[in-house]
Amino acid sequence: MLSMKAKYALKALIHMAQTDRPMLPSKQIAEAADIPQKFLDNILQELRQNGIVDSKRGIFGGYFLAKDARSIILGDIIRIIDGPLAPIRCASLTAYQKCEDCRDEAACQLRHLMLDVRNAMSGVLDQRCLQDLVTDPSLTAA
Amino acid sequence: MLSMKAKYALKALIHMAQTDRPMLPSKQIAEAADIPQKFLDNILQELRQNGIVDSKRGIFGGYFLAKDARSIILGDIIRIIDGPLAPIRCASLTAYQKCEDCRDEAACQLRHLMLDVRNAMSGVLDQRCLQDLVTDPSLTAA
DNA sequence: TTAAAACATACTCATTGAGTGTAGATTTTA
DNA sequence: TAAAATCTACACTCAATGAGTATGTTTTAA
Repeated sequence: MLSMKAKYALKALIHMAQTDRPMLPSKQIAEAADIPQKFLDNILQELRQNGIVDSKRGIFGGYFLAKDARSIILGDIIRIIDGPLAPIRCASLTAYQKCEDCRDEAACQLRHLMLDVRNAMSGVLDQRCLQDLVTDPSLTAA
Repeated sequence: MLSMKAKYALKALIHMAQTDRPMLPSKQIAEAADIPQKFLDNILQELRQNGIVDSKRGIFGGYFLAKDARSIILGDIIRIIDGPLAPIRCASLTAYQKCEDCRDEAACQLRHLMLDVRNAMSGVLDQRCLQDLVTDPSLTAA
């Protein structure tokens, strides 16, 4: 399940990618995207610490995308906020971890299955960038 | 993320599908698959109530698959234990629910994206049955 | 110097996850 | 018919997570 936090992060980033303004204060983003402001502050902090957005302090400060919306990968946003895509850690490429109780990982059918699920998810989320959520009107058409 | 509960459910069902015995007491399943027994009892209850397994009481009782391993769909097992596959309810086919804050669902890029993710997951999980986890030695090869 | 913004830390509070415990019901066989 | 082994139901614990809030500090430009 996608957390509210990740959902808000994506909504906020979409809004930021859509605006023509050079930067937006979190308050404006919160109002426009219908997100509790203080919670959004936390989220924007995390995104900033991970190089997705950048900020300028002081009056007339605010947040802006740290790089082009074409190089912001949707899978990465979700990983930053919610952690690995894979349904189980032993099937994660970016955050692999062995199962406590696993006897023979190579033979584990569950792991194989979940690797397939992970790859299917990655196929969608790591092939799309933030810009795709702004311009492309019918993602499902392709 | 797959819960421990769902992982245990799958491990238990794989074990049941692999045995040649007509039925197995939960204690044996728990030992063989390394699952806390009382927790497994809860899980088997849920699976029974959803027609995946059936049980016989008394001495020499136990649990057995309620239908052929070929007609037990992996996606359904996960839905029973962990709920819908979709990362967000508005993108679920089996448990659809509108977002509180959604203005125009048809235009919501987030929903489109998550529908694609859901379909990708379903493509793996709803196309495979319990039997696939028993016999097929290399799921990823295909 | 002051208003508006980002930034940091810590806190609440309900829900979920991961189990355990106890008691009771059912069935077979000795 | 009673013991033994099992299923079944319900309630309970206990820690972690999710979803925010609150308070205060620092920065910046007018």
